[in-house]
Amino acid sequence: MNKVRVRFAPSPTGPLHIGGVRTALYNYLFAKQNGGDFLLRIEDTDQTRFVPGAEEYIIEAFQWLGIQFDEGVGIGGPFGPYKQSERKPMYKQYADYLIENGWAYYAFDTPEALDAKRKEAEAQKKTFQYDANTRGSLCNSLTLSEEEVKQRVASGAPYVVRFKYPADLDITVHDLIRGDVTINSNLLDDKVLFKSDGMPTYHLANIVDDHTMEISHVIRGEEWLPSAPLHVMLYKAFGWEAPAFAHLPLLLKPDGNGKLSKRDGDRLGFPVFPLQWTDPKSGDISSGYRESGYLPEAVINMLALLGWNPGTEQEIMDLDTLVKLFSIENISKSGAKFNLEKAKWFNHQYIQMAPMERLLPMFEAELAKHGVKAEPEFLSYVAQLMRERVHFIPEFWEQTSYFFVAPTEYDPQAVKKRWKPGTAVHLRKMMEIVESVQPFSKEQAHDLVMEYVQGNELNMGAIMNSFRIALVGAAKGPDLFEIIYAIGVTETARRVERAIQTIEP
RNA sequence: GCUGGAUUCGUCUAGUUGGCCCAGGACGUCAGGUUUUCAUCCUGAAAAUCGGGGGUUCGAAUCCCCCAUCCAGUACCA
Repeated sequence: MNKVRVRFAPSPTGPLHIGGVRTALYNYLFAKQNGGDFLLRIEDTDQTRFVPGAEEYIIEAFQWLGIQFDEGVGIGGPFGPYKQSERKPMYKQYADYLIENGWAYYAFDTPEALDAKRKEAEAQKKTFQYDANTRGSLCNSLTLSEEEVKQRVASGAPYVVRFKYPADLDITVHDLIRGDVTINSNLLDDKVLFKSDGMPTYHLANIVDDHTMEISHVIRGEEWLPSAPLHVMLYKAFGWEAPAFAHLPLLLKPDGNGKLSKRDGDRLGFPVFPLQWTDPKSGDISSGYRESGYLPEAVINMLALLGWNPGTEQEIMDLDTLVKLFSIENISKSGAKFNLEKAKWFNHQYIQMAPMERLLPMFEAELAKHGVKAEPEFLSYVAQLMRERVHFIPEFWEQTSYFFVAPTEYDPQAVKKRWKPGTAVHLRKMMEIVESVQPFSKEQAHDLVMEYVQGNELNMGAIMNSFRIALVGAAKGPDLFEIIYAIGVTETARRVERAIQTIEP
């Protein structure tokens, strides 16, 4: 059996969509599981759609995700170049080969002429197709004399090369996920393989590259299934052995129907792209998983399970585990809707599992965004205490700001509910007790304060929450004495006074 | 329209040789518990007549047929 070689082949037309990331992930898992190679090829045959920065974005995204390519753009390798625009000179000979062997023909019809045909057909509620039925009445090397064709080509007249399907042929694509898919060639149209600008289309370039790069398995999105018959015919025409195909189900939008799109993310509050992306033309910013505070492992785990499962009830799997457990047979056939809540859960899981030394720099960066610089030891203490509450990295600030900055506002709801008349008196007393514990001890302070609360028959919930409101600004947070210990008794006293002055002057 | 693909709890899914499935797990939801509060955490519950209708069979989510719905493709885009 040939070596497993798979590829991820995006076009640099914008940021990498999360569905594309999943496709790449499945390719990667399959390659690694089989000791094969995983390559990155950039399919930039459409120069009009090229977006600057997109290629760099793709490479950076996979770096962040920890998915490594063995060969390809940005890495190199024995089958380069890996960018189709740089392979341009080699495609024409393949188109010529097809023409010489009767598998393709020159077509001179102008885009306008074809457009008119389509409109005409549409008016009759039909679809115009360039196929065995119509190619005999159009302007191409099948209808023009050999002399005329030669002349046109020699004179530099624009032309495209179209594939010539044999008539009435049942073409079967064997798909690893869906089984055999068969379609009759009469229903297919003569796809353009080579464009008038001298570039191949996806179909030609893809087949030529997959073959010359010795790709063994083509794992790609379901949107390619309809053109798979063309691809198998192309392999046949060239006399090449076709790779195995697997067409992945699509990623759907969380509400309603249809493919997940860029707009859905912004609308529903979750990223559709791995990294934040600024559109070079409009300046529009699309959020990214990285910037939204997702851990790459969580994104990978979540994505892996969107359309695949290990066949067991295991859900938390790192990349290495996924490599071991992945199997194409367990990929589902229908599209999967993205689920934000589950994504959140995954991220929470991974934040709890991550080693502290990974989390710390991220937490530190969050603080920096708010102009706070903490001592490493203090940060570490707070992180240890608070990390179980964090679902996304930016939440770290929301959950812990009061460890670093005294509250300036007090949640009115909490105050209304907990702060009773006379609270100030008791808080000052309790503060005295806390200050009397020298040196400070969480346990001792706790016991003495409790003694006071019980001795005076105070409402525990009310008084302790008032204390909390003074320190935190709201009715939330970890154990009160942990907070006192962290911010210090002096700061605690200052906050208590300030709260009293503000709430009960 | 045409062609292809898909169809199990709200969501992701298990179920692949028909019986152990009056359908299992996870997320979410709800109810309890833990906690001075919030979050976490723990326990439990509700939640799919397996898209619909016909068959085949002692027995079907699993096999056959028809229908419906959704998605994709239908470019000199990938």
